Amino acid sequence: MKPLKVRSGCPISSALDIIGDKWSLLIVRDILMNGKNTYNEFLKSKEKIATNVLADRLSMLEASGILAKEEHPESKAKIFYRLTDKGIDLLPVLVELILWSNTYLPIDEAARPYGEVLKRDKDAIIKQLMAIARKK
Amino acid sequence: MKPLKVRSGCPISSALDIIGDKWSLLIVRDILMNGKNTYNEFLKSKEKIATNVLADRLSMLEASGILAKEEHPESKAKIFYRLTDKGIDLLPVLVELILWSNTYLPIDEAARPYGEVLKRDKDAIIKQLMAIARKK
DNA sequence: ATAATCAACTTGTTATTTGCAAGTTGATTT
DNA sequence: AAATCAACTTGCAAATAACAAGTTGATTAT
Repeated sequence: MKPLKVRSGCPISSALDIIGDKWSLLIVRDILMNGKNTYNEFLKSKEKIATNVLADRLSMLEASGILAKEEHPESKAKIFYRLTDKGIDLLPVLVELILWSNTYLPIDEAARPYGEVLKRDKDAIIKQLMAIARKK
Repeated sequence: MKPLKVRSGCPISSALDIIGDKWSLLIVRDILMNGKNTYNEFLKSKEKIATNVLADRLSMLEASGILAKEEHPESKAKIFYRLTDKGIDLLPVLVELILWSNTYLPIDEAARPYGEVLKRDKDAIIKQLMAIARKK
């Protein structure tokens, strides 16, 4: 597989080397905030990721320790993708992206109230979502 | 120019449509945290962005209202790239990326202490850096 | 038990984006 | 007036993404 090129020792640059693309954080979002855990569930998301790109991102995220494959509790045909702590700890990044979008972008109106709630209670909600993610 | 494809109304997805690549946030970083403001200064960064990609990202970031071109105070040959409020408000995203990298990635040792300080005093430091950014 | 379907991929092909080298144009310095 | 600088643009090969189709090992339906 590809050897993940590190461009510099800068923490921001190094983070972007791993999750700096249009798809990786959407997979993390789907697991963390949308209760998805399988290949087909990820495929069904509104953004319509291509199958080969999904397969590639899943293996990249696994290789970098953000998620891990497990056997699915309900079927041997399925694979259960679970976030590691490293993956769960990306939640604050997602939250800041949501807050920024809520302020500056023309997002779904239905999504706005959640952003407002987040704005008021950021730390508590992050804590809560992380606790839920770790239990599952 | 290209018409910025919006994949869905999800706030995370919409944010990634704009800044979800390996370079855009590094330009924001350079302005916000490294005191850079010109094309050549961005080119000199450790990550070695290609000239055509830099030109493309600058025009994308300008088109999406994250930065604005101004005349340079010292020379008519230079262009002064300044972050808008929309750009400055990406700082919390950068900060969370730094914190995540500090915990999980093998970054420059010299950068670690700053991450530790950030961890303790996140909100205050963000406020301070934003104030500085707005003054300039 | 056999066929059809499902889940997770892989493969091939085309379109788009990136990386790299070189060239252009309008200041500015020598 | 010539060389240099700053901000780009252009051309081209290489890498990545999008799209369509095919493969393989479960599972479900007949």
